[in-house]
Amino acid sequence: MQRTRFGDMACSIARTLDVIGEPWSPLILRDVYVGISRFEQIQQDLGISRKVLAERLRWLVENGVLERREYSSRPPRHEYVLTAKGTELCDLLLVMVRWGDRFTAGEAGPPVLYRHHACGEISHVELRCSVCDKPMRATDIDILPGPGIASAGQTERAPGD
Amino acid sequence: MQRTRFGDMACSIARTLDVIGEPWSPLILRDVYVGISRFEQIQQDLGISRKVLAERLRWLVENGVLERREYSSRPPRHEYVLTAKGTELCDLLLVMVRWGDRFTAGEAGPPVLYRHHACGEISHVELRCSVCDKPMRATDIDILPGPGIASAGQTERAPGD
DNA sequence: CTAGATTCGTTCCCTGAAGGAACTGACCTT
DNA sequence: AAGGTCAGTTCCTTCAGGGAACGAATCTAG
Repeated sequence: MQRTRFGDMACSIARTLDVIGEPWSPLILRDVYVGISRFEQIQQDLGISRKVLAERLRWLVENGVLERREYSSRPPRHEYVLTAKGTELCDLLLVMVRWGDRFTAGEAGPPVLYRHHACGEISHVELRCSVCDKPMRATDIDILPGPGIASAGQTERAPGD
Repeated sequence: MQRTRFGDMACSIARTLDVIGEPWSPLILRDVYVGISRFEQIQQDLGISRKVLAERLRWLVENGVLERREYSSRPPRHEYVLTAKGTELCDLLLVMVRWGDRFTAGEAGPPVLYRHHACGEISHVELRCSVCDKPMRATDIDILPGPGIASAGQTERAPGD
């Protein structure tokens, strides 16, 4: 975790980073998303320190991204599953994949392909405007102050959610 | 920078994180995107350590996300501007904003609003399939192995790009 | 011409986060 | 009872981040 807290800034980027901006967190999210959901599995898949993995999982559960679920009580066994909030966060992973595929994959090509259920084709994500459905990229928008502009430090984080 | 290098993993998420996954990097990108482009300006806007800011800027330039441009030579003054690669990376910021607005903004509402040039409306980004234009979320896809699946450690990073 | 002011960093020290390995504890299998 | 599996916790060392001071190059005021 970085020393400077991002969660109190009046910026949705900073507040998102506060939740999944720490090293390893997005990769943990990816693992849970693709079905690697148990502590031991994640640790081996990523090669992450067990200490850091335990910290990250606890933080993601506290922030409502993951849920710690007991799938066996007699030998007490747990798995981590995505909440609705966490599933929405996976959108971010898809956009990371797209950028990484384009600019870091090299000649070998993308390591993973995505087939869209609706059309059955191998494809990738594009950003569209929620109002007019046309492409909406960073260069296509004006930035205006919003209602929460002055609320730095006022948004409470409920540890249970 | 995290100690474990992500750049050599056969995963586009990890390789994207290698470029902008370090603490502060996405916020630096945001600042440059909104026009806060000089060292001093960024440092004051974010409250980041000058040492870390210098490291991050150097890394982003090495990786072709930013360009260090001299805008005055007599007093030697520099600014950082987005490359095409860096501009595409800003897509990621828009998706972060969307998630942060929905799940961390609270009652105060989003701190910033986005007006789409094409339609003139306040809106936000949605993820669509590049083939069929229908919504494409994390739950709408199957994951298949791609050509670069076995290329861990083989992708060269050219420091000049 | 010396004294600030501005911009863009670099150097220093201190704290704290990450890596890695060993350890714990609950339960199951043989 | 001996060993295996799972899910962490504890400990130590190293390295990255925070913060402040310093440096260099150039303009501006007096």
